[in-house]
Amino acid sequence: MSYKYWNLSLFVMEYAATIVVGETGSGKSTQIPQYLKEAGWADGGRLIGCTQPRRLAVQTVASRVAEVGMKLGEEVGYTIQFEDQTNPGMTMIKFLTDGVLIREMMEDPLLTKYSVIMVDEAHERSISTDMLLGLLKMIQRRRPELRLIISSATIEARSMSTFFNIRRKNSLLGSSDDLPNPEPAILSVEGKGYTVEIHYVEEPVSDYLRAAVNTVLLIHEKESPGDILVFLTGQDDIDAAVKLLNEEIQHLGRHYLDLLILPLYSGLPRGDQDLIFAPTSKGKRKVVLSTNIAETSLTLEGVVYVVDSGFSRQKCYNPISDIESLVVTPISKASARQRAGRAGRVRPGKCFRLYTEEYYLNEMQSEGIPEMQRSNLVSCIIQLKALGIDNILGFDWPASPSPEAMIRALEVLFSLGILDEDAKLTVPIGFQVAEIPLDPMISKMILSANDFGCSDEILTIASFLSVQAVWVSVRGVKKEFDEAKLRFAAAEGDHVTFLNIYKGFHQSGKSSQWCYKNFLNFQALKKVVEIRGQLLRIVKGFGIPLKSCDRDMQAVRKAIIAGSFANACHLEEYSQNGMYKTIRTSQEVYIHPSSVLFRVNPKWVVYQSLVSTDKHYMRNVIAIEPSWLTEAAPHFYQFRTPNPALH
DNA sequence: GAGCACTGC
Repeated sequence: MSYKYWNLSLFVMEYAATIVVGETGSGKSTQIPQYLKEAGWADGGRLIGCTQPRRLAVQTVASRVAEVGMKLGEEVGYTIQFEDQTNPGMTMIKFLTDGVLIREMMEDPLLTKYSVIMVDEAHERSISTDMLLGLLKMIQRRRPELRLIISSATIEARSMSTFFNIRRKNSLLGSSDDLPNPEPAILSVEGKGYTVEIHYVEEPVSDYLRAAVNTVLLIHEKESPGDILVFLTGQDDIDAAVKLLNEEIQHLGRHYLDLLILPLYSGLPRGDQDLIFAPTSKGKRKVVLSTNIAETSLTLEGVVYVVDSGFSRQKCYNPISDIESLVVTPISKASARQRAGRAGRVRPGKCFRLYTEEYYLNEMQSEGIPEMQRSNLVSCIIQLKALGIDNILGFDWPASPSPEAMIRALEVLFSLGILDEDAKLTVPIGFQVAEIPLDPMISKMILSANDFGCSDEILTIASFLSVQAVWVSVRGVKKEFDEAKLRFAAAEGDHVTFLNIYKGFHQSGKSSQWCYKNFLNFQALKKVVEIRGQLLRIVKGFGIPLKSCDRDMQAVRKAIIAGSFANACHLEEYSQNGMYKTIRTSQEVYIHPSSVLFRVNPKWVVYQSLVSTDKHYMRNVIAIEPSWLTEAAPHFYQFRTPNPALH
């Protein structure tokens, strides 16, 4: 084991919080927990916890630690949703996602089993990481013996340090001799990446797609062997660039046929993603055109050149309209450095930025906006409420969301009957919703299913709503794909269509062949089954029996409305293009082309979520009767300005 | 009329 961290245990002994700054890949996440174990932090049955933002990272880091003499599932273990590889009483080092650790707080609010918790990749500032940081700071006030290690790739560590500085003027903690220093320590560790030479464009480019294609061709012409990774913003960008590149290759001839062009984004079917990880055959050069997925979630070996467009798609939230949208946004310097670092994993590399050095130095933001400040907060707030944190506005957030966003979330939870007038969780609905690991609207739908005698159906629907990419679209067979979809399509809408798919999948004996034939994503359907199992265990715990309504789809739709009544829309009669308006805010919306109700355009619909790009598209849509709205949510619809469309 | 950055419980 490396002694790079020889002084870490001294820091952890002495300071309440230690901030470790070092690039990803410096071995922090594997070495620090082992070092803490040797220093005795797991003695006496205590746990050393280490959180990661992603499931895959939890699994890989845990197995890497297991390689050096500890058994996975015994001394070292991990917990992610659907999988617990720990052994209580035996496990000393536990890796887990930050979301799982927050869930553990519901059972054990002070996380008493842990002596040290390391939060890895804190610079990513995901909602759950930020929530966890706020909660850990709070726990430390009650449990000063708990030690924290915050691991970050950027020097934003300084603001982390301010956040964790818990020195107070009139400390009530008594003598400070046996207590840790409340001011965080900062420790820097060297990354083990190779140097990456940065190149900028001389003049700003007007068309980054064209510029990216030209840069790839130039690299192939002038530079030594090594794969190329290009960062673009989304699937359409990537598909367009693949097409452009292939056209150029045809024109340019022989030498360029050595280029192997591959797209990469999360929606890609499994088999296509595997191609990307296959080693490049001799004499070939791989060119991977990717979304942000290759920035953090996936690591490609063999990349020596990175082409950075300087843009990514980012979530952005408007609390007034309560709409989240995806907007192409300039990336931050931290992101640009992370992208460049992807070129230096196997040997020194080069990064070609499609923006000027002047722009990088003077205009690019140094850090991105934390996700917490770009999101709808309903899930986050219900979890804090369940942990007994009542003063949401006064919570000590690492990055405080706007008061408007917090108030909007409180309003939504109130309208669903999850919070009462004093903004306390209702009994039992509110507490039950908090326990279900889904969007509160979907959780509310599950609980209401009991009233309509259709819990069986609703559990299936809720599970489908939690997986993306139920369908696999294969290029070139659009007709067959559309026909397959029609076989399951239900006149009521997408939710009922999911029931038909689930039934078919079940009858096929959960066959992957059957999925393949029907253009369905086998991995996704397996996940549906898994989620459904977890949900069933939870609702049984509430005393809700599994009950089917057989073919009464009206009951199913009423249960859906009990959660999503706020998403009701009405077709604009005189619109020729399928325009709907939301009842609540008269927002212009359209049925998403992936919906079975696309082009069907029923008069009244309720949608599950909005995908907002250039237009607002409703995803997962169901046809309803307007009278069901007032029935389901009189408080929401009755006292509003009379809407002539309703009568 | 025509589309989905990325995670997670």
